[in-house]
Amino acid sequence: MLLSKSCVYGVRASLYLASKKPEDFHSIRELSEDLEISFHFLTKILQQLTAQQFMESYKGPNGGVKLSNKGREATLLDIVIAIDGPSLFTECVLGLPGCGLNKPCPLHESWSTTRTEIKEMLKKTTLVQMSTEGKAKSLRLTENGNFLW
Amino acid sequence: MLLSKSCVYGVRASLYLASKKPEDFHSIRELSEDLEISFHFLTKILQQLTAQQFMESYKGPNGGVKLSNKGREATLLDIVIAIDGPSLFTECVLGLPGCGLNKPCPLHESWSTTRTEIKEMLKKTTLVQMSTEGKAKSLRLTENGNFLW
DNA sequence: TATATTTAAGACAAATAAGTCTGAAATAAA
DNA sequence: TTTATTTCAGACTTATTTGTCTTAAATATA
Repeated sequence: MLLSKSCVYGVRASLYLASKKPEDFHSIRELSEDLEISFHFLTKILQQLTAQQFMESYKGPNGGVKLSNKGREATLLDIVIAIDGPSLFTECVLGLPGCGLNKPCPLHESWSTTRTEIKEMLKKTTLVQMSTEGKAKSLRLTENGNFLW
Repeated sequence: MLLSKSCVYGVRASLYLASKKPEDFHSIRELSEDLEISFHFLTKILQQLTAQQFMESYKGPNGGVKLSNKGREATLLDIVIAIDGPSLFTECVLGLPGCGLNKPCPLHESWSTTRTEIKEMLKKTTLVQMSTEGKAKSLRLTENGNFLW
């Protein structure tokens, strides 16, 4: 599995919010229902993104979460690293701690290339750009595909 | 994490055996010590590879495991799929079951391309070719880097 | 002020992955 | 035949990830 479930949920929630008006808070309950993600689990994940200033939250009636400016300019790569950490892009694919240029593992070169491609793919567009495209092409963000941006 | 630990251990053990004479059995104890992998855990993983005919095993004194002909011609991709299954190369990166050409997720296209590259990287060379290169360039196959093919 | 709504924090439980251990079966050699 | 060595099979434990629940804190509104 490339990304953890937490990470995938975080990404989907980020894209969801990116498609909404920047100033509007949306409750996590709304997100969890629209995106078909467990409310409490999603809450924990979004807390991480809030703590890292990708989102802002507001308590109380009509409260919720929204993307911060930082969040709106963030790329998927930023969100992935915020939740799963950078290890996918820094560590040896065979998990060998000392692997590096001076004593590489058999996959070192190939993997360096490939993971750069993964990285480029994830930072090609911002959340907002991606959600705009998602709206325009009515791309899927849920299992059942019913959700409309 | 791209590959599970089981998978990484299986790959490293496969490369180890690929560098040895085709007819010689090597005990799992030897592999586990040279590769610094828990003996019992490695045993379970190699049993999977044996069950899928990538390896042959022999019980008793001087017994052990060796690559089968199928194993010697296998690529890393074969080993990865044998242990982790094909999901990395078949499933939506956002884990959306219905994701596909008719209703793709926002990452569908990019991910299709990228995972093809991962796949190509893993099937570029056979285990034996890779181990030959490993010997020639004295590449790393262990944490401490002490192991000599 | 009292109540309802929302996120924050953290304990708890379930599921999965990773790792350990024991005994059985096969085999070679004394 | 007995013993030592090895893989095989599967139970078991531990660690990590995933998911659930409860209570507290903040806030709007009646």
